[in-house]
Amino acid sequence: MDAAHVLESLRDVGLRITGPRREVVEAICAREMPFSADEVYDELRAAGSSTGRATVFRTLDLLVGLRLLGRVHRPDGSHGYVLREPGHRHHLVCSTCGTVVEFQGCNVAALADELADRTQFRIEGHWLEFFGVCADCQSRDAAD
Amino acid sequence: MDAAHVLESLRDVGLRITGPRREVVEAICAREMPFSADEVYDELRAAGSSTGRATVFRTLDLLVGLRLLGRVHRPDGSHGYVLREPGHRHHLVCSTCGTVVEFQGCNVAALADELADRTQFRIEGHWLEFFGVCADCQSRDAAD
DNA sequence: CCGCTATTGATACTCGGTCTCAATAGTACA
DNA sequence: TGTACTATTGAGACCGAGTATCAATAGCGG
Ligand SMILES: [Mn+2]
Ligand SMILES: [Mn+2]
Ligand SMILES: [Zn+2]
Ligand SMILES: [Zn+2]
Repeated sequence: MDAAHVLESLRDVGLRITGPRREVVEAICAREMPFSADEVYDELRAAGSSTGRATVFRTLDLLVGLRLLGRVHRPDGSHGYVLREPGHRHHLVCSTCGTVVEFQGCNVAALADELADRTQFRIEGHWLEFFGVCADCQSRDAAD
Repeated sequence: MDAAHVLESLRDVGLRITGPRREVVEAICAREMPFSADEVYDELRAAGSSTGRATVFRTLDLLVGLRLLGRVHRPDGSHGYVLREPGHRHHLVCSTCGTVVEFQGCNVAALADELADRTQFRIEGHWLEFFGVCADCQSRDAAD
């Protein structure tokens, strides 16, 4: 994804575009795999930046709030951040290597309606994630 | 749920039925809401037990492995444990009070097939969770 | 260019969970 | 009813992820 576009979205909401935010956004836009806040922090520090750890967490939080960033839940209970395309999307995650594929078109609306009816909950959202083994990891496994 | 039945499941898999495990199982079977490991630990210690914190975590892990316990992912990123009925089930969670309703009958198989086809992943499972506001919390909100 | 205030980095802290290791206690078996 | 074998235990140090505080700084509107 495009770092400039992400920064624009920050400005649109009235947030300031600062050096540290720019660095964080550029670092995460270069990533393909789910990442942790500390991975981003360590990468920046290794490159000589003086951006603080708290700022990395704060910036990631902002992007999650703006729906530009999402979280994947790993089977072991840990979380990773992933860039998101706009719109309502979900993720398919490789449990072996962590590769993420985004997809659209979950068909759970009917299920949500039925549940709301039955339980009297006001349903405000859902979380859907598939996990499995990607093609690469399948052939790698077969090779052993 | 019945503590004795849960302990039986442990024995069935060849695990020993020990005092600490019995205490943990009894504590969680008495709960209605999602709970954390430390809540269970604190409750046991307050009641005079000498069960260790690591043992609480270890026992919960076993039960998750046996599918007797599940995890709910809260929007803020934290997790809670919940008792599960047997079979393939999901959760609807109240974001206000934490109440959990279990349900069956998610209809995502077709979606999974289509995804597997398109991405060449071997899909091994999915995670589906709804969140919203339960009836009680809705009326409580309306009262303000 | 100035001033206001959002944002910052350092630091200390919490929370959930893991690892190690010597001591203990279930259980199978005689 | 022992006894021996080994799974399990509690303590305590440790880790990763995230938050709270606060004085210093740097965007940005004017
Ligand atoms: Mn989660
Ligand atoms: Mn399902
Ligand atoms: Zn993979
Ligand atoms: Zn509620």
